[in-house]
Formats: sequence, C-alpha cells, structure tokens
Amino acid sequence: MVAAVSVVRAHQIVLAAVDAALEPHGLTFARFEALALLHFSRRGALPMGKIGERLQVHPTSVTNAISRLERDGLVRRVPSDRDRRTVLAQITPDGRETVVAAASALTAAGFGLDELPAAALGRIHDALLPVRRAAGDLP
Amino acid sequence: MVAAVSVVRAHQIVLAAVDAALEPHGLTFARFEALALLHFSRRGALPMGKIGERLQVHPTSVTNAISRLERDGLVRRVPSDRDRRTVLAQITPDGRETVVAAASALTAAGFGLDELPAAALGRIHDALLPVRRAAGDLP
DNA sequence: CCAATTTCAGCACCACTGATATGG
DNA sequence: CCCATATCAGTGGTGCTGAAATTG
Repeated sequence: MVAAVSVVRAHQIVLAAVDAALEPHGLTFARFEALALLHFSRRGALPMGKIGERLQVHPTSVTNAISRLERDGLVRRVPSDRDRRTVLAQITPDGRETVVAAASALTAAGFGLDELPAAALGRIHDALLPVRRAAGDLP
Repeated sequence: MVAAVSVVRAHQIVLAAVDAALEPHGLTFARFEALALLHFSRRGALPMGKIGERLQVHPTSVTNAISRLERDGLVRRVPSDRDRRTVLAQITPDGRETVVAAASALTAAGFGLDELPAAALGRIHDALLPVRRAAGDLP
C-alpha cells in the first residue's frame, strides 16, 4: 500500500513539472510521447495502430492525440501504400523542431527531479523496473 | 528522463490495477483517498479546505469528489459551528463500511504490485521518498 | 463472411480558471 | 474594505465503450 501510494504521489509531482515544461510548446505529455516516438522512428512515420501499441494507449487515444498534433501542423496523416486501411502519422519539420525544443525544456526543468542526485534517479528507475516488466511495458 | 518516464509508466500500471479493484465499490482512487482520510480522522469529519490541503488537490476537485460521495450516501455535509463559512465532510456508517471493504479489495488485488517481493516494494518507496520530500508532500 | 484498422459519438473522470455568494 | 471558504459554470485533457466505414 505504501509503495502504491508512493508511486501515485510521485507521479502527480513529476507529471505536474513535466506538463508545466511542455505547456509553452503546446504539448501534453501524451502528445510529446507520440511526437518523440515519430521523431526517433526510422522514416519519421508510423501507422496509428503501431503508435498505440508502443505507447500502450487505446486506439482512440492515438486518433485524438494525432488529430491535435495535425491541427498544430506538427504531424501529417498520409495513407500507407501497402495497406489501404492503415494511416501513417508522419512528423513534419515543424514537429521535429518542436519536439527538440520541448525536450530541451524538459531537461532544463529537470523533470521535477532536479533536486536529486544522479544516484537517486538511478535507484528510482531500477526500483520501478520490475513493476513495468510485470505489466509487459518492457521487452 | 529515464527516471521520469519510469515514474509515469509505473503510475499508469498501478493506477489501472487500483481502479479495477475499487470499481466494484463505486469508488475512484481520488474518492477512496478522501474517504480514507475521513475514516482515519479524529472525528470522522474535516473541513473541505483541509481535505484539499492534505490530498494536494484543488478546492473544486474536493467539492466534486465530496458531492459524489454524498450522492452515494458515504459522506454528509455538515456546517461547522466555529466558522459559518466552512463546510465539514463527515463520513457516514455506510462510508466506513465501504472504505473498509474497498481497502480489503485493494490489498487482495495487491495494488498491481502483487508479483513483487516485499524488498522490491521497500526499494520503490525509499527511492521515491526524496521526490515527494522535495515537493513538500511529506512533513 | 470474418477480421483488422481507423474513426466518430458519447460518457465519466480529473484538473484548472473565473465568477459568485457568504462570512470573518 | 479586504480576505477566506466553498460552490458553480465552463474548458481541456484522458480514457473508455460501442458503432461505423473501409479494406484485407
């Protein structure tokens, strides 16, 4: 119980700091994740379904996030040439610019963890590994 | 960055399990927290503002959560006799019954952490302590 | 005919802002 | 007159379900 409350509380703290850092760039954490995923993908484009799979979110959430990113000109929807059912989300030059700037803002803000030494950050990551592994969040 | 993503991901996993355990009792995590806070309070009643302070949530969120708990008969709103501006949320017998049952369901579900040995849970808690301390979440 | 992919409409929840009524 | 307390209305975000269209 104590561990669960810790995780929930820590999340609120970290996410608040993350959102504050992202807000000036017009991004939420979910949308930043999607944009970063595209940025680091091979072709700068992925099928909608693949995005949901990687990010562990519902298909409709992907539709929603990508729609907003598209409205802001950070992503384009392009049809796949292999399967006419699938839609690819492709990051635009504007999108790449934004995601890089947002990432800088995040590191500058320290993710809400800026008071902590690197060793503490490592402990956090290591301690949470088994949780994520048990949930299939990691390979 | 890795630590921050770990916290966010772990939160999603834990909260999903927690919500699933709470759902049969008609509670969300936020409402469970509020109910538990009242249950363990001295008089079984606290001012709305005090609840928001302890739970680190917005005043309007408290109004919302308590309204729903009241609708379900788990809490009553009673005026304070010391300050006619303040409203006390008081847990009802039904509320106490529900919060105890929900807590059992939570421990039975293992908080989404049931695959982990106690040592791992301790490490999670300890690793996240400095985060919460830095944010003033702990005394 | 069935399955996969995406989208849409609709609902519940949470968090916030701004305005308001009441009272200290 | 100013501040505190709580509420309400409205907005944005997220996550789900159920249904639809299109294609494999």
